[in-house]
Amino acid sequence: MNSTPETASDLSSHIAANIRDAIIKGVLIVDERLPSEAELSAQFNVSRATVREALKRLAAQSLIRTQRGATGGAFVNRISFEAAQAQQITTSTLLLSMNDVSFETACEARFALERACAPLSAARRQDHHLDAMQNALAAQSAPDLSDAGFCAADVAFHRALVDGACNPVLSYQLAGAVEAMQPLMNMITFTAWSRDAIVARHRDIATAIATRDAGAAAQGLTLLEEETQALARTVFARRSKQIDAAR
Amino acid sequence: MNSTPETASDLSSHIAANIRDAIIKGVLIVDERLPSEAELSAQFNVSRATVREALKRLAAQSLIRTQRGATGGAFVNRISFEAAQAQQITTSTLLLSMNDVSFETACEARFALERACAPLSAARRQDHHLDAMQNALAAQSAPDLSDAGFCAADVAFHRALVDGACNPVLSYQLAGAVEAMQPLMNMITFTAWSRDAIVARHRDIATAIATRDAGAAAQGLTLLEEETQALARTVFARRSKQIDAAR
DNA sequence: TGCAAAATTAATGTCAGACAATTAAAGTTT
DNA sequence: AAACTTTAATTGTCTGACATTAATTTTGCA
Repeated sequence: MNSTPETASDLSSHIAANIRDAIIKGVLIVDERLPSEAELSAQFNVSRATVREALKRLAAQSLIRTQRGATGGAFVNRISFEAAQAQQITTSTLLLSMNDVSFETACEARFALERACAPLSAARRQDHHLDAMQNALAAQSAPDLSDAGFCAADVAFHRALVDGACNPVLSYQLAGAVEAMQPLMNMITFTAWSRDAIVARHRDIATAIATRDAGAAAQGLTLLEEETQALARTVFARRSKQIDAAR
Repeated sequence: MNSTPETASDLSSHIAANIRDAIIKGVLIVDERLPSEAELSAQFNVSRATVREALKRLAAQSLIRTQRGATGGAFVNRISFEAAQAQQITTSTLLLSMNDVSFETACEARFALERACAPLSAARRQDHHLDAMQNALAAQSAPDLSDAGFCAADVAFHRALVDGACNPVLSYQLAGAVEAMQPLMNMITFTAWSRDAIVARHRDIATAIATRDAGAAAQGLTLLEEETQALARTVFARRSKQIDAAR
């Protein structure tokens, strides 16, 4: 029910939690203006500085926006899919990088979720989704592309696949899973051979989506997952062997 | 690459973005202590109040934690799955409630994602996952349960199903999708008949997971989705008819 | 009268300095 | 050696001031 435990004893987090709950419960509705900082400090019986710290906390979560000037103030923000996605990506990325989640686990999650999108994407994809996939494929096939560039194009391909489902909630949820993998993928050095293999799988998947063949798309993703996992295993094994040799 | 556009012209968001990027890029590592507020205010050439607002922004995203006292300060926080989940749930919930996402769209996304977990859950679920599902089932079968209670038990059931996949990344990603549906589900009044139907589907799914039958679990979820969607349609249709009649 | 410029006003943004509260570490006493 | 006291560093909070912004009102002039 309550958003964050927020057992902290400082006043500003307490006030932030208070206002946040009001927004979540619908007591404060979208675009409604909050009382001014001076009024809030009177209401909560704290200084304006403390109120401001609370408001900044809420602003950091995109729950409110502030406007200066005579008719300004803090307003309840309508969270956009875009803003929510950006936040989700940041959080997911840090979550993976800070908690030494294994490549295997993250990869499994990502492909499981993508397979969930495949049938919907095959059914509903528009031409521009196909175009985006083809563009990503073309980018990945460029001969002198850096590993980071290859991964970026990979993300673009998979996001197009997900967006093809034409379900904004799905796109939002998947954004974190797909984007957060990028730093992990960047740890891999892609040989020309492995790039070709990945691009070939991508081509199969793109064709399956284009021909609205849900089964083939799902199968293509499964194969791609297996190859990616195998590739990661060999890369990491080789690397740890080098470390062993060095000591 | 950059977490949030953060085009805002105020100093505190600028400073927050600066530190945030340092954390994301790994310049500041987990548990590292940031300079004190006084030092930061000197570095950025702003007042301590402004630095504090920036730090509160970061704290709101669980990027840092603060400690008082002699050896205190602000420390880079290791984001826990728990904290990340809580944030994701808040964001997802608000996103759905503020952007009048249709029940159909949200429901579709949720079940698509859950079906992605089903095979893994069937393969890996432990006994305690089965127990949790059975407990949720028992709760849902209680005769004098409120609609809200029914929905809460529903969430518990589905989270147990997801957790059965034994993939923390998957659990984290799904938490938002499952929990954020609850307010939408709460808009539905469940008749005794519809409750029975849902519980029956749940029972099938639980059995499928218990017997490690991935196909049956996925099919059970598909049936449950269809019934849930049909139920929502009738409820909303009846409600709008009442509104028509009232005017 | 009509309109542009100026003043007013209400709000957030920033600053400076002070004090309170907390906590670890150093010092002191028994 | 152990218990207590002091000290120092740091965050938390308060106060009051001024800067900046932007809508509104007033004023002045054509």
